[in-house]
Order: sequence, then structure tokens, then C-alpha cells
Amino acid sequence: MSETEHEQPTLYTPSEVAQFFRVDPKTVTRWARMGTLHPITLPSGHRRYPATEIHELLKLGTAKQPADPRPDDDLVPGLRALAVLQAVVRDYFDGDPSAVMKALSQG
Amino acid sequence: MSETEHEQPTLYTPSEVAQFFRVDPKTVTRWARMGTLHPITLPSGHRRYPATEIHELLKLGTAKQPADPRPDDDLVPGLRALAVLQAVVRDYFDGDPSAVMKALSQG
DNA sequence: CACTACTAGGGTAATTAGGGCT
DNA sequence: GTTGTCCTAATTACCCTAGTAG
Repeated sequence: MSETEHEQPTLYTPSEVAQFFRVDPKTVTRWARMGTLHPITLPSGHRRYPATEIHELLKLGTAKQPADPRPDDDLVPGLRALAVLQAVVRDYFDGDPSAVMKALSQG
Repeated sequence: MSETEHEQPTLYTPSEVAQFFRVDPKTVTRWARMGTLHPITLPSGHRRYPATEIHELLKLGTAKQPADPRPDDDLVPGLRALAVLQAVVRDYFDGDPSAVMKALSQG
């Protein structure tokens, strides 16, 4: 399996978030406990912060590139990719593909 | 892996689970040994993690989304759903949302 | 068979959570 | 009232080698 790429993490560690905001990691933890941030809590109690929310707060351009009409049709997703995608659709989007479409288009 | 899509449980590798939680693969192994996770163990001792349990745990850490007074009809996917979806897009579809769109519309 | 990427296992440094205080 | 720092205990990350998956 050669899909080990940490280019754009969808979850940030406390220290990473702290660096983004130029604050102490402790402050990030406080924000989480106060309900300002909504992190994932690991079984151990440690927290991971969704990049979507962090970017939102940082007001980074999450607008992304506006769908370039480039010819990329040759890419065919593998069976595993399809299986994982279907599992996500089933478990997170009530098995509704259109909800996923919507989420994708909104970034 | 021959994954013909049915209700077959999707299995994640340790590194895949690690990417979902933004932790080291060793941490995932540690969770399995402590009984936090319940993977399938291969004859060799390697582990494969059921997607259902992983997704459940990802949702579990959510400290209850603040009830936004959304007047709307359509469901808005939670941050967790978006995070997982983006991870899938990044790891399995070359970070190309349109490829996911295509896969959804086809199968 | 050979080959590459990944995993398990352990050992040690670096983070994190938590409370309390300057 | 919020943030930063000091402290301890717990958890995680990075180092390694041997064996497995594909």
C-alpha cells in the first residue's frame, strides 16, 4: 500500500493548532474544554482538531480552486477506494451519495 | 483483496486507521493490545480493523455539536464526517473531489 | 525465487492532559 | 477574564531490527 502521504492532514495535533494561532498548546486545550473548538477525542483523552474548523477560524481561503475543467477522466478508482468510499457514505451520510456530493462541492 | 461491494465489512490496515486518527501506527497497535480496538488478527499476528468500529470511535469523540438553530431542511454533515470524507478523498482519490463525484454517480 | 512496503516488538525522548499558581 | 508557566502522570512519537504482506 503506497498511500502514506501526510501532505494535507485533515486532523491537527494540539501543538500544531497552537502554532497556527501563535498561542500555547494549553490555551488550545482550554478552547476545547470551553466548547470553542470541537476536536475528536482519542480513547486516551488526547484531542485531534479537524482542519476544517481550524481553517474556518483562521479564515484561510478554504474556497479552493474553482473546478478547473481539466481532462482527468482517465483515473479509475480502485476497488478498495470504492469500498472505503461506500463505507463512509453508509456510516456518515446515511447512505445518501447526494449528501456526499453536496459536502464535496461546498468544500 | 477482492472487495465486491456488498455488506462486507471494510477492513482498515493499521496505517490507515492511524491516518484517520492522526496518530502513529504504533499507537493503533497499542490500542489493539489494550483492548480499545477489536481487530481481526491474521495468522501472522498482523491486524486488520473493521471500518464500523473505527467510524464509531471517530464519532464518539464528538462533544456533541452545538445545536445550531438551522432552520433548514437538509442535513448538514458534521465535522467528523467531513474530516473522514476528506481523508478518503486525499488517500484514495488523489485529492480529487471530482473523481469521488464520478465514483458516486457510477456505483 | 527476489523485492518493496508495511507491521510487530521494544526502548527512549517528546507531547499532552490536568490542576494550580504568577 | 484570559493567557502563560510550573508541576506530575499518562500517552504518544520516533528510534531500531526481524518478520510478514503483497
